[in-house]
Amino acid sequence: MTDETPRLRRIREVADEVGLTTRAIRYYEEMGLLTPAARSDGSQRLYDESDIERLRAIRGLRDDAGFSVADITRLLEDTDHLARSRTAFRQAEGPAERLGIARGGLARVDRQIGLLGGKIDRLRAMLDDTTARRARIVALIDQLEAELAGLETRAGSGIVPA
Amino acid sequence: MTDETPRLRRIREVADEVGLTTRAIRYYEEMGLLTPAARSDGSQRLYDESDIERLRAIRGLRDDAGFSVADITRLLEDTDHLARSRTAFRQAEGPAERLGIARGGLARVDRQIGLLGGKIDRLRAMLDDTTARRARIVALIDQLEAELAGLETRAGSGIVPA
DNA sequence: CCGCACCTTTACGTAAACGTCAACTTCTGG
DNA sequence: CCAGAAGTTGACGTTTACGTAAAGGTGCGG
Repeated sequence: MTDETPRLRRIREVADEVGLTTRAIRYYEEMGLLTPAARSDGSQRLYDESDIERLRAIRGLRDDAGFSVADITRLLEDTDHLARSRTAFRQAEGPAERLGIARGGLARVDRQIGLLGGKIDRLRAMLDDTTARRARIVALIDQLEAELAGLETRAGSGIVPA
Repeated sequence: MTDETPRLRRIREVADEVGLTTRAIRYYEEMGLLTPAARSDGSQRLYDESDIERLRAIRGLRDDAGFSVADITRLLEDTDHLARSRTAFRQAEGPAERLGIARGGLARVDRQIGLLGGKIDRLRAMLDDTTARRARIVALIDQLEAELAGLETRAGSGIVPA
């Protein structure tokens, strides 16, 4: 046997590790974003490693990308569909059927890429603007420093090298 | 005189041009994000070109970057501070004072750059993941197409060139 | 088998970001 | 000068994304 000790964790531990509140995790479950790998005999939620990765992804999409939970739901649905596709894929009868599944997956991934790419492009445009402004300020500072150096040299005024 | 015809617009026109609702614009005003350039004799809001640019920026920060209005407030406060700095700058007595103002501006711009850059980096990481997945799918498709071509050639089966 | 921390569901509370009347006032073309 | 379109200030409604309190079950070291 492959040495499997799945290491299931309860919600609190998961929340601390991922950086979410337990409430948020339950909320995401309510919204259909994930289902814990298992439940204990009582009915406590038990999460495995893939659940944790998924939660990390959710957190990233929320905090970094600023996507709404609705957006995230759609993005993950695509990913999930892809995962299920892989299963269906292995059981598909012939190459023709497999090709169809793969092409569907491609379309979904392309949609994700489009969304992310667009967001990045627009952010980069903003960043470029800001960077240009920065350059102008730096130029200004250089000029002022030169001006000051000139004045001080000529006046021999006291410079305190802080 | 320089031929100034400021061309002030009312809220509806502005909303349509920028892609926001009139309510949203009034809301941003309520939140202190902008003040219309003027008011008519009655008390209708009148916006000039710089207001429109500002609203465009706000929309970009909201839609593209996913920043909250609170975040945007802070970012624009920085920009505003910078603008006021320019005025103060022109009236500053000497180069030393000017240098101080410019350096303050630099710090603020750098903060903005940091925020935007961080967001872009994390988005790019996600995009890279997705792109890698896409590549794997494309490879799979190629393989399947080759497989299918082989089968069809050998069987001489009917291909319908849709 | 007991206490205590942790978990469960249920349900109401809330801040943010607007949407949507309502009751007027203001412009503007004819 | 007057009708209809557009604007103004309230003020309450709505959705999203959780927070928080209530009223119990669960799990485990001692």
